[in-house]
Amino acid sequence: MVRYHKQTRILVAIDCIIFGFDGNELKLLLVQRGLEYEKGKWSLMGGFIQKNEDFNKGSARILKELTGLEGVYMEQLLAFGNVDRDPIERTVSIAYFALIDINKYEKQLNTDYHAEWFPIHKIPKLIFDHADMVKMAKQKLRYKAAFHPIIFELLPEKFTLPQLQILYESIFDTEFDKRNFSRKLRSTKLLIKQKDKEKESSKKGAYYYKLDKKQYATNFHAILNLIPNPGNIIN
Amino acid sequence: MVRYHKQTRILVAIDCIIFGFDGNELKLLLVQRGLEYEKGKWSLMGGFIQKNEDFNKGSARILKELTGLEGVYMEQLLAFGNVDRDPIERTVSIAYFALIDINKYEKQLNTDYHAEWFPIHKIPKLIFDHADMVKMAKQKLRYKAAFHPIIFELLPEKFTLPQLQILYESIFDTEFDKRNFSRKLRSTKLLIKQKDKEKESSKKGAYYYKLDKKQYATNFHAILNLIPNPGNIIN
DNA sequence: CCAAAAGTGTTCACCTTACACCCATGC
DNA sequence: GCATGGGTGTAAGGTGAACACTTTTGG
Repeated sequence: MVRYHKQTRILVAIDCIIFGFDGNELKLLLVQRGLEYEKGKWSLMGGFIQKNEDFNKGSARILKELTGLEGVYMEQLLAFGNVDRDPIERTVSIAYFALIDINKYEKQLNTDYHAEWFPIHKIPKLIFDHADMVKMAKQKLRYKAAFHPIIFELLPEKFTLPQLQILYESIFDTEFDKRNFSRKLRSTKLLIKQKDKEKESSKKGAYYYKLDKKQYATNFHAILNLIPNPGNIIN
Repeated sequence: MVRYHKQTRILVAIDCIIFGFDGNELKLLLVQRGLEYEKGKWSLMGGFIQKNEDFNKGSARILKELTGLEGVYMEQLLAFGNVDRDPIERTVSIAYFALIDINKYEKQLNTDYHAEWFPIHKIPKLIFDHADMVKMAKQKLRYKAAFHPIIFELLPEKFTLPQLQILYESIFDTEFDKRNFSRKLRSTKLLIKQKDKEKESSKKGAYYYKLDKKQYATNFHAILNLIPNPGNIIN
């Protein structure tokens, strides 16, 4: 096979920023680094791209290996290429972000893997440039969530409007008027009201909703307007 | 120096999707590939990342080498990593997109380099996955342009409202009402009306405007609303 | 009966759109 | 004087934000 001569070949890694929601708070999934150097420090889920593996395959493999999760929503964030980002050897990293419903995988994670959920405001010190990655991922999540119904990837099958609002508030670090929020959400036609209520967190109980998956699929790229005054909130 | 063992090292390239505007039409800058295999075919500006070069340095160097351009607005688009995207040897490519004012560099380009501008609707067949890159770049340009004043990067120092409108229409493949368009633009406070007129393209002449650079710098991330019914237009 | 959270409607200001005519000039 | 493109205003409907009270029920 012909090859390009005199060119530098570089390690290519994938790092996954995994956001989760447990009904109360936005969280981030981290692992303790297994490789030498900074071993034991907190890190994003990462791994090297293999010989015959493209990015999608690679990111799915890494997620599976480190967390057991499959079929999760993932999207490429950005490639990070600073020369010294990994002090051991130059490594270019393709950052992916993922959104998952924490409860769905809780047990599996806690028992089989050494991954841990951290509240988004209490992230420990991370290795390399992972803090930059997280920062960018938060920004991108905000941006997308302001215009697209991407957030539903974080929700369990059944959820309440107060939970949904808490999620949005936790992403945008601000508070919304619940009357307007509820009206906006209802007007998207993405939600199907259930007959039963969630009664853990209040005496009156809040109606469960389900996502209308058909509507969601067709409206995934639609531009919604769920956030008041987006210009003030998004960078 | 310690290194990671048993991992695949891969060529990392940068490819630049360069959009330009000449006052009439949105265009794309292409070169004829200089390397063997598909030599002579049309291609984006690309090159391999070098040993001690990060992405920003690399993209700037490649742009400079192939076009002579410097100080151009560039932004990372996405990393492309399909295993067979370069049939010679596996190469991961970090795609960047750039926006430039064609007239500013026209002479330089035509004489010194073998780059050529193609109208966005008349792009020739491109090598590798460059057509995918262009498609994604167009999408991203639309998306950003719908909400942010990024488009001004494509404009000469002095420009007219009709030119600006043509640019937007050429990006969004649609037509806008000039009264509303003009009002929206003026309401952004980004424009400074000049005393002189452009008289090439009409008898009456159209007033020149300049960008208020201070406003532009502070409002670069602001969310504007320049496009009517964005939900119908953007994917 | 009281505390705590859920649920719901209205008004007003502003923004967005649709739409048509006059202006300036070169030929 | 006429053809060509530039420039402007208004009215109507729709959207988005602000705002407060009633309901339910567990204790």
